[in-house]
Formats: sequence, structure tokens, C-alpha cells
Amino acid sequence: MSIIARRQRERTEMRQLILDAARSIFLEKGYDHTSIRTIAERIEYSPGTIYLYFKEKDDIFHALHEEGFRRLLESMQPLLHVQDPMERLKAMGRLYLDFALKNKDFYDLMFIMQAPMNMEKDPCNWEMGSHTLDFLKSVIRDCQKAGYFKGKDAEDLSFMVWSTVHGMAALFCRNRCQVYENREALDLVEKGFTYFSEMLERY
Amino acid sequence: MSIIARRQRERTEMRQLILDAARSIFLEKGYDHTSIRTIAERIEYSPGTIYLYFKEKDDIFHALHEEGFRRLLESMQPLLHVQDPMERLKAMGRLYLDFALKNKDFYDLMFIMQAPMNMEKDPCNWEMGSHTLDFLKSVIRDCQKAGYFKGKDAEDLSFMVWSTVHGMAALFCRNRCQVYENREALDLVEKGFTYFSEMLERY
DNA sequence: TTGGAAAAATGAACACTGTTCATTTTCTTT
DNA sequence: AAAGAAAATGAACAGTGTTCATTTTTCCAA
Repeated sequence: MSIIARRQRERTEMRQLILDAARSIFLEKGYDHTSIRTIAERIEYSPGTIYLYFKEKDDIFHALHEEGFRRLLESMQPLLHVQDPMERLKAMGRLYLDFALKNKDFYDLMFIMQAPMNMEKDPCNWEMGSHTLDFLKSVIRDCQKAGYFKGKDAEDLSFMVWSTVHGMAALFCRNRCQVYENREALDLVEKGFTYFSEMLERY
Repeated sequence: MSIIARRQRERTEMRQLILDAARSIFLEKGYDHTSIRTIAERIEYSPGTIYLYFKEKDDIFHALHEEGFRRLLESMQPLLHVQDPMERLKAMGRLYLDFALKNKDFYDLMFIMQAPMNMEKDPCNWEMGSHTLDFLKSVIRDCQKAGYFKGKDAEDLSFMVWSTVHGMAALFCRNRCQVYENREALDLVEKGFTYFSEMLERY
């Protein structure tokens, strides 16, 4: 019996080996400019071997997509210690932006990259995404119970809030902040989010 | 003399022929999945011919990038007839979003795609982009003169406003609205923008 | 310990990509 | 019609994702 167990273990180890190499190269060169051959070379295996562990290149992408969502969820943990709903909402925005700025390439992978966005193939991540979104909606509803956002629809509001932080993250990730000459991108995001927080609080 | 003139004319006609074909295929299959050979085949020329009119594939991208910015600027024309600054700001957001939703692929090309974002190569579009941004800032300053956004920095505010509409457009373009199951993406954007407009007005 | 089955890894091959360039075709002028 | 210039060609190169017949390694029973 122990042999099957070892086989299984070695299999997941090999998968992880590929994923680690792939992530490192993706984050360096981008998804499109990373070839299977390069990944294979990095781990000192032949290109064909990769296909024994992943059906296609997209599968590697999806595995990393999943890792990104796990990291995002983890980074949201501090929210559990914030009681006041509006403070919690603002903290959530901050943590989300922090994640994006500090994990630029993971963020790109998760929310910007043009990848096969089909629920069939990536049910786990859709679930994690949905959970995060559900959490956002519930925080917004808590705010409403506390007197904010009277008469607004929580779902529509959640989309607007998400759009704003995503917008900043996306402009940052794809270097569009450069149109603001002589301005530090990080500073723009910082100030922009501060204003948005104030707006939310007064809405 | 007339022959040189015709030569010149034929040259720009050929460029346009290539651009039209390229745009049509880009918008259908996306930049990465459009090959030079496909474009050549569409216009019934050999692949090599393309390279007599464009140094490389990226050059075609940049030409379309420019066309996109021309279209965006054009679609902003109605703003000249809106006097009230806050109405003008809201109208600007609407027109921007309309442009993004109706020209999904142009928008993607202009604001999302990971393309060589270097000012040296694309000075014209950086200029157009800067102008659009300058206009946004000036509208915001007009709002401030009318009593809105007291004590805020116009540039930082412009970044926040841009981020929000861009965020919606980007989530739309890259199919991330799908996490909202049973919701029409266009409806989310519509409601989201309405809320954002209200927030702006009260800020 | 050895034979053979099963699992794992290989790398050549296929059809595709962007790009280059010697060759051929077409046009223009003398 | 001949010579020269401009335009178009398509084969070739080095790269891509992916497949699969072949080889190597691992395993267990005899």
C-alpha cells in the first residue's frame, strides 16, 4: 500500500515543482511569453513530461489562479478583528489594494489576464471568488444595518466598490498610471483610495 | 510629379487595407490569436508584404491604438454642449463607459492589453491620453468652482473617478462580471455607475 | 535474482507563430 | 524594346503548444 501512497506523493511533488517553476517564469516574463520548453528546462525535465501532469498550458494557469485566490483569502483574515462595519468595509478595500500592489502579477493573473474564464473548468476559483464577493456583500449589508447606504441595493453597490478598487489596481498593474507624469503610481492609488473611502462613508 | 503622388496614395491605401483587415480580425480573435499570415490571407497578399508597410506586428497594434483614441475623443464631443460642470462630469463618465461597452475590443486594446507602453514609440497616443485626462481634471476643477469637492486635489480625484469607470469597463471586458450569477453585466455597470454618480454629486 | 508488466520520461515530429531576404514580378522611364 | 526601380513573393529560420512512438526506470512475483 505504501508504494501507491509514495507514488501519489511524488506526483503532487512533481506538480508543485512544475508550478513553482511556472509561477516564477510567468511572473518574470508574463504568461504569453513563457513557453513549456522554458519551464521544462528550468526543472531539468523534457517538455513532454509537463504534459503528464497538466493536460495543457492553461491548466498550469488555472492552478496558479487557485493559489492566488488562496493568498487573497488569507490576506483578508485581519478583517475578522474589525467590528465596526464601515471600518471593516474600508479595511477590506485597503487589504484588497495592498494585495494587488504587493502581488502585482498574481493580481494580473486573477483579475486581468485574458484567460479561459469558464466556470466548468475552474469551479474551485469561481467558488472562492464568489465567497469573497459574498463577504463583501455581507459587509455592505452590515453597513446598511448601521445606517449607511439607505435604500441601495447591496449587490449593485458591491459591484461599484469592487470596480473602483479593481480599477486602481488594474491601471497600476498595466502601467496606465504613467499618463500622470511626475506622479508616483503608489501615491495616486493611496490618495485615490482615501478619497473613495471618504465618499463611501458619507454616501 | 503625379506618379509620386499616386504612389504615396496607394501606399496609404494599402496601409489602410491592412489595418482594416487587422482590426476586424483582432476584434474577433484578439491580438495574440491573430497571425500575420491570417491578415495577409484576408487581404489576399503574401505575409511578407505586410512587412513592407509595418515594421512589425506591434506597429499595427499602435496604429489601431491611435484609431481607438481618435474614436474616444470623437465620442466625447457631445460634452461641449453640457454647461453645468457636475452634469458634464457625469456625462463624461457615461460617454466613457458607453465607449468601452460598445467598443469592447478597442477599449481593451487601449487600456487593458499588456502592450509595449513606451512613450517613445507611441507619443501621439500618450498625447491624446494626456489631453483626455487634462480635460477630466479641468471639468473637476470647474465642479470645484461650483462648490463641489472642496479642499480636494483635482488630480487625485481624477484618478479615483477614472479608476471607477475603468474598473467597471475592465471587469466587463475581461468577463469578470460573471461572478455575479444571474446578473446581466450591462445592468451591473448601469446600476453601478448610477450609484457612483450620486456619490460624486454628494461628495 | 531475474523476467516481465506497469509507470515515467523522453525527444522527434506536426502544425502553428513572427520575421527576414534572395528571388521574381510589375511598373516606369528612357 | 531595354534598363532600372519599386513592389510582391514565398521559402526559410527560430520559436511556439502539443502529441506519441520509443526508451528508461521502477516494481513485484516467481
